[in-house]
Amino acid sequence: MSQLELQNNTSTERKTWFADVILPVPIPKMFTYRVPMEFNDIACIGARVIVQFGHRKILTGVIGRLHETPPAKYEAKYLLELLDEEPVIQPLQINLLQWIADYYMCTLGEVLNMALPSGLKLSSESKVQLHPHFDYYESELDFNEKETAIIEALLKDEVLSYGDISKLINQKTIYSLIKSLVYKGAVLLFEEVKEKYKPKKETRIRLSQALADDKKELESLFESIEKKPKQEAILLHYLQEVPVFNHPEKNKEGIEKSSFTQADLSTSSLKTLVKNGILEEFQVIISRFDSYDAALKEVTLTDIQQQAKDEIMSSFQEKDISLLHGITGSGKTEIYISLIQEALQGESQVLYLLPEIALTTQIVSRLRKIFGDKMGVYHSKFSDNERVEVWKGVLSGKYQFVIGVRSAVFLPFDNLGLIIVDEEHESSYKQYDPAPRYNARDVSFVIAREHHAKVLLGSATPSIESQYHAQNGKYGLIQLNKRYGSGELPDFKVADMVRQKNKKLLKGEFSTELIEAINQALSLKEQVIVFQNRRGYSPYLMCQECGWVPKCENCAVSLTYHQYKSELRCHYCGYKEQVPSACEACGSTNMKTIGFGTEKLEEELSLLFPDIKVQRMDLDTTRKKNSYDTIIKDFENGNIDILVGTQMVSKGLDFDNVNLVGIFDIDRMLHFPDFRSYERTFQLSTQVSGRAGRREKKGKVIIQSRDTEQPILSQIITHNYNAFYKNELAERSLYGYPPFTRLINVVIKNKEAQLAKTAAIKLANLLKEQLGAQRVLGPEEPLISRIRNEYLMEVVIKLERSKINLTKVKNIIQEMALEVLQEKGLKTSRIIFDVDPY
DNA sequence: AGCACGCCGACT
DNA sequence: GTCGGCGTGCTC
Repeated sequence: MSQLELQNNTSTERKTWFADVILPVPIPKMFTYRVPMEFNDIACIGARVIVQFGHRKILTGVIGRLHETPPAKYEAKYLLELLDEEPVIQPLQINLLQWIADYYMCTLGEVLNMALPSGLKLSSESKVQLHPHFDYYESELDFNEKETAIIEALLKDEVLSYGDISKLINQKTIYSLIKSLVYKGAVLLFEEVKEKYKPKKETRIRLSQALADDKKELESLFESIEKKPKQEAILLHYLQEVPVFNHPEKNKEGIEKSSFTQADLSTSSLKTLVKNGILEEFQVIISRFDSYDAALKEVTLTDIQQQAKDEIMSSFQEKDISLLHGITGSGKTEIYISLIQEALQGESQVLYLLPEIALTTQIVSRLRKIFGDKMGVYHSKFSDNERVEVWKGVLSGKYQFVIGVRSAVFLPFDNLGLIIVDEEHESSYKQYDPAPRYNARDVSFVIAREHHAKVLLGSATPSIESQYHAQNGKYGLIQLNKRYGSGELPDFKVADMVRQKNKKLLKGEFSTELIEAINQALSLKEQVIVFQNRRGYSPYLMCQECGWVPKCENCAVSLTYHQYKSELRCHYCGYKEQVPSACEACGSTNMKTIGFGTEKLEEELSLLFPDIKVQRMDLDTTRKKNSYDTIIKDFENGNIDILVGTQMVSKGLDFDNVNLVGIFDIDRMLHFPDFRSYERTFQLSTQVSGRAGRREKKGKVIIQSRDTEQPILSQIITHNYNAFYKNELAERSLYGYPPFTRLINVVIKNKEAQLAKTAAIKLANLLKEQLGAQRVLGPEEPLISRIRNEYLMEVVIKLERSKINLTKVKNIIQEMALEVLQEKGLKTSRIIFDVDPY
């Protein structure tokens, strides 16, 4: 190095950088670390780092801010490691994460935790190993029994985790024990940090390049190898796949190693050829996803669709959000496709959100044909590694277009032009547990604002709030009232269950109307869908003698009876137990199942129609990765005659041979104690009804109800969204519910019922003082007052939409919660916020 | 959220 | 004594 350079390097004033790091901990702030000199030039916002946090924890975080201000009150630790030279999350996204944390009243760490696919997070675990300079057999130190046990285990296994040791000596707290071993110089503590994401690799084989480049060499090789037929066969197989003689440049890529075994060629001869340097083995990183042709086809829109599209485009001229209200089967998807193509041609990215149950193979493969490899799919049934690949594909620009579920809003886009939120009204866009309790639909508005992108909401049954905003001109509104092709609305019939019961016409819980309709459909070789939004066999078991009902031991709910596994299960905490043979209260064996779940319907239908195939589709039958597709395929192929299911059967599926849909128990949905129960019933009923009669034939829907006169039934039957909307809006206005107010649910949890109650009362009083009593409801015991052995109390905050400084109000609420938690004895409570609950 | 530390009761 | 339970405070 020359004198000058040396001087430059030493005399240049190097700045000391500090990184504010977002860590996946529920503490509402970033943590400041010092950037080591060697990372000064490469540390960037959005890169992952490894840091020491607390005494014995190592965490991965993301740099949220870089600055030069040393913290005043403490000495910042150094970053241990910089994992990325390029951001894994876009700097723009840091703002989004912060917005979500603020709006949904949780911590940045919780948001980050949700946003990053777990494959990009690193796990770390404290491990113990023997000190390299320690020799147990030579040591003169005294070790007690437990210490000896640990040392001997380490001599055998070399590395043990805390959990291993705890199990080994059967003791929960082992820290002091380890500390003494460290002090004695017997063991070392270290942190093992594992990168979870592993690229998928493929082993390939090629000819050594020297041979490929030299025809003569290659020819003489063949001559020399003639006596070894197995090796010769391998070489011939290779030359068959790769024409090295004429195209030596093609040798570089080689062929898959597995192709040799598939062709039944000898593995050991292959090994020999590699060993002798004739062939070479090498590895390449490959995608976990199959590759597809990007056969960008033009979709042809009908005049009506084209008109709707034009309306959307012109509405986007003025408004950032538009609502496409198009009835089921009106061909919204084609409009989406056309809009997506246009956005992609304009070089901007597109995000297409669908609720979990609507993101089916049907829709994905349809879009795949059009968008090919440009399209990424982000789904919860994907593995961690696959999700990381989609994430990286968005970063690298490979995926310009992503179709995904709720969590896809966190993907690292940097240039979105369009976000489509299909089935906008779906409650599954709202995450309920754990934090962040965000609504992907509403988050997409914020993303769009940052990217100057447009949002298109789509629904056949828009949520009351979206329709309201559209009617008020806050969003654009585009109506699509015609069914695609010649499809017509189905015929509806309401079966009067009370009358039927009195006349003893019911078969089980099936009305004659439904039974007859099923019979008729079956005789025409048509398929049937029966909808019941309750999984399991029956919601509970009851002793016929004394009325005893088996309850969950951790939650205040009755246990659902699941017949096929013969167990009672809690749908809240997952607790399971064997079905009791006798009543635990009175000893009677006369236990009866009460109520109907999909499982019981499946059984009853099988009994009523013994010769036909009944299949159930719910959470329990679709847990495995492909089971959902299998059921759908079976149904499409006609191997299933009656499909019984929960709301899973209501979405995104087109079956040509279904003309009858039965809604088994609409009252249960309607009387759910929640201000959205009518809305949800209208939406679900309309959606399932849409499964009936898609082509030439007029479909038929039979709704079983005990109250045939309720007005909502006629709104469903006549498809009268506007009547329903007007009615519902009036109710919401009267009782002060959204869209006229914003709600924040505050849940107070404590292992002790009394403490939960005290804390809740205290908090409610403070809030009433601060916000005005009329804005605070409760505290009340929620419907389910105990979950996982924690007692719950609920306070609801209602805020009118105008003249309220939301940020300020939320700050006050946080402060009051903190105040309650500072009180002696109440510290054990946990306070959870659910903003805009669904 | 973890995790350590300190204080207290229970048990070999 | 020591173990484990619980309450409390802290994490750059």
